[in-house]
Amino acid sequence: MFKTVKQNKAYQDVVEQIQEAIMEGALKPGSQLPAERELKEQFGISRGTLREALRVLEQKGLIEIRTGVAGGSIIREINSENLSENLGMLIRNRSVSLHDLAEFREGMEGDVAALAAQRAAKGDLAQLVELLGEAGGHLKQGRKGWDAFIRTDEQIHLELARMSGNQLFIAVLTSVYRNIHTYYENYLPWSKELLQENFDDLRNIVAAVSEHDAEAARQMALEHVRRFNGYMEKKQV
Amino acid sequence: MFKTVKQNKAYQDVVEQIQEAIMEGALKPGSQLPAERELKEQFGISRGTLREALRVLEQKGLIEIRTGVAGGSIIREINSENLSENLGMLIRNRSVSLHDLAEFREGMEGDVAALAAQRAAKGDLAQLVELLGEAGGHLKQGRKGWDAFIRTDEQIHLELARMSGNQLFIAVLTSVYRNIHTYYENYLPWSKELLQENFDDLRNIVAAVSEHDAEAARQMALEHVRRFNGYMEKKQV
Amino acid sequence: MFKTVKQNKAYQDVVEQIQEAIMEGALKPGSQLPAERELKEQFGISRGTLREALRVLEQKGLIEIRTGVAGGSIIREINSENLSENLGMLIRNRSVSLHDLAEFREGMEGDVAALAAQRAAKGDLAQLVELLGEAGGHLKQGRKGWDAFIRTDEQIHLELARMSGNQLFIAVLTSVYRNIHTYYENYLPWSKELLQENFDDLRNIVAAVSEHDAEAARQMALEHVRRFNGYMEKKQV
Amino acid sequence: MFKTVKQNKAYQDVVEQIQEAIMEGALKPGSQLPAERELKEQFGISRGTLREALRVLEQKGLIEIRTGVAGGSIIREINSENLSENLGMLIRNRSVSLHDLAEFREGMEGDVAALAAQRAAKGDLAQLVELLGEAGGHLKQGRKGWDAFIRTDEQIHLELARMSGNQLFIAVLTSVYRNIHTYYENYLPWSKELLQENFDDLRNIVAAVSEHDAEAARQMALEHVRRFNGYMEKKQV
DNA sequence: GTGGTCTAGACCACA
DNA sequence: GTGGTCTAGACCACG
Repeated sequence: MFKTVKQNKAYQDVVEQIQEAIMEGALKPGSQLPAERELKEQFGISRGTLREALRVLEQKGLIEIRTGVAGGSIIREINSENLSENLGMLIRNRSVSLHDLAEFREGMEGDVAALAAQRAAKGDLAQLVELLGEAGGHLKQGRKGWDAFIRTDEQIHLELARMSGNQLFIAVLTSVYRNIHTYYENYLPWSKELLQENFDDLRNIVAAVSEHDAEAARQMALEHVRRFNGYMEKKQV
Repeated sequence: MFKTVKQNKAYQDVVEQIQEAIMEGALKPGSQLPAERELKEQFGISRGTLREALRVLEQKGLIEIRTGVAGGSIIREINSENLSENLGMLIRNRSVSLHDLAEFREGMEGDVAALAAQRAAKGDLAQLVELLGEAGGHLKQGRKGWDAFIRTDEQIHLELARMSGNQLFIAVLTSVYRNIHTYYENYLPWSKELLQENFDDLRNIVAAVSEHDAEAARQMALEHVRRFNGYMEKKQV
Repeated sequence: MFKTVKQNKAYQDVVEQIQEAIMEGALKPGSQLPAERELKEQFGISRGTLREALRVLEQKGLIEIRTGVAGGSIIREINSENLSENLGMLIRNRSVSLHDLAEFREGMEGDVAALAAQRAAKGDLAQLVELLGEAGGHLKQGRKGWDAFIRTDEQIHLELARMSGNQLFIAVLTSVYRNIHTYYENYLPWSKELLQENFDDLRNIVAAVSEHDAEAARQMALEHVRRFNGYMEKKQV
Repeated sequence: MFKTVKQNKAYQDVVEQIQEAIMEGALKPGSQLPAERELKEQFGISRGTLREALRVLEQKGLIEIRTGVAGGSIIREINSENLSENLGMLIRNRSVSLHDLAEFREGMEGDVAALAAQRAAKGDLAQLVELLGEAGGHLKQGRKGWDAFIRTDEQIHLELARMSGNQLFIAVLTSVYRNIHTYYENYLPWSKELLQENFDDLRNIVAAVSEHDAEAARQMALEHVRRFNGYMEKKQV
């Protein structure tokens, strides 16, 4: 199945061969690569080199290396985790400021809410309402429920992204949330009023989505994000 | 009650430590990591394990490994290459469809154009106009200028992103363009009329940006993207 | 700049999680851990690894593993048995000589006797007197009562430690006695006079404790121990 | 060398055989046990069972398991680490209170100081004086030197224990110090005056030890410890 | 190339 | 049904 590797950049060659085999569908997700000791024979390389290649593939999210009897290198379903991680690195690197992040989010949230409103299925809506209920419960617990509320808040936003059905929005927003979190926790002066306001916004967005009113949902989401960004920038000064 | 145990592999630990050092700025781009033989001492691991870690970092785009007398592991500027690569894999894998990509672009282009209109400096505008001139030139060359026109078209869009001043938009849009290219080339029934229409759109957008009319720019950009997406989807059927 | 990598073994992680749960009181003594087949699910590990973890916990004295249908891992009361065992290994390993042991005992016995004198309750004193009576009885039986006498002697000392109310003294002295025994049996030239002298010492110590005379008790105990140590060292030469 | 295991508690049997071999000196510290795959043959058990046995021995501090080509199960020098861990558990569990610990220390420190005074060699004294100098230096640095001072303080006490030449005192005191630390750091209201007082005490003790005045050293140490215990108990209320 | 780590699934003995 | 034991095979790490 695989060709013997010629010369320089041996591990790169191995990576490319396996990657190509996966991309072309010759290796299906869930199936297994041969054991390391056999692969190294097929490629005509040493085990160390092979392991470097497998590491790179693992890092790319193409394979998962498991130990044990049913272990080995298993082809993974391609997903957007890596995309999120890369975006996260860009954000954390401060080449992306909080302001950039907020500005970016403004545009996205509106689009996502609008798409969610257009495509919401009944099951999705039920899920949204349940999350909203949870959030309300956390809010009533007072200060000790704040953390849980913020987490549920985030879940609602991600659920909206999921409802948009667009993998790209999901991946990018997930990454944005994962990284905006630290800013919120450090910079935002959380207060009961703020959380309540936040909760009201969420309720409005969910209502608009339930009625499949895309433009209303977009507008609600946009205002919601814009108001929060305003709070954060004020605080940061 | 108990958490699932995550098998901490030695090389992973090394990756995280170096990555963290880079992210926190303890290691600046351009600077060099200590030699492998010293690093392995600092981490208390073997050379093989260290090399696996360095490969992963290289794959992540965080370092560049050079051979030779002045060689070693050099810290790289963080860039969006990896983001593009991941996006490319998702697209090739059909996890992200053309429709997803187009939908995503619709939202983003409008935002970017609006921001560019708000923030355009004189130098930026001159650059835009120059690019527009180039595009016009290519268009007049007839069929043999088409390729050059499409490239210039893309450059104009990226210049708008650059003018927005938002690193996140720049990184994400760059990745999107790098990958949407293949679709355009393969699926779109390029014709003289189409290119002319495209050129007119660009001129309108640049005009709106020049007048700092954010909403007009947004609207122009949105329509432009939407129309093209329409052509592509029709063709795809 | 970088830390040495600690290879985190899966079983260690499990040990720490369970130990922490016990220490924090989340798992109360007497309660039961879930069955192995369920625990392995919770931790996401194999049964073999889990069993290694349970063995370590058993060895630490934190759990007791029972077989059978109502069996399983039962949380134990934390006690000082292990402390004694470890101290015992140190002593047996000859890194602690008889002389070291004797010297150590000199300091401790005085302190313990003084504390016992200060804190003796009536019930405690009655117990002491009863033990003293037993010892006297054994002494009268002649040679065949010697062994029993020595055992009762030790019990009196441990009772004094118990009366001090200090768990640390109890644990350490228990361990010392458990391990000094071998020396006494092998090296000391037991004789009727020696036992009688020993008995008189005990009577004096008990008397001082009964009168709550801490300093007298300390002095008596110190002399008692010191004289015996003298005999032993003479013999050893 | 080892016998085949019969039936019941296979792993226990293995533990005992190896432990006995170590205790009797048949296996010297630093030497290596055969590889797992060979040991399992010798004992006639499976690898899993053998590993359970090795885990127990590792937990007991009798062997150290290393990975890699020169790896395997290596016989360890018996030390007091385990003793410290056990003591720590008893303390965290409140089986041994701070008061117990302090009371225990009172008795021991006096004895240790007296023994150190009797046996101090010139090299030992030089070492003591050097540590004292360090402590003085840390003290002059003000608040930022406090931590270093406390650590040096502890080192001086342990040096005294080492000078006593009694392994038992060394082991027990080391364990006590390792665990009393947390109390000092959390409960004691450190202040400049307190540290100065502490430093003066240390100077007096070292002076007495230098003059080989055992009783003075004992008295100084006792007062030193007692005063500190007083502060801590007052604070705790 | 050696040796430790971890896994999955199986059978046995016992309370 | 629960712990006790076994098997075989794969990765992980070292020098």
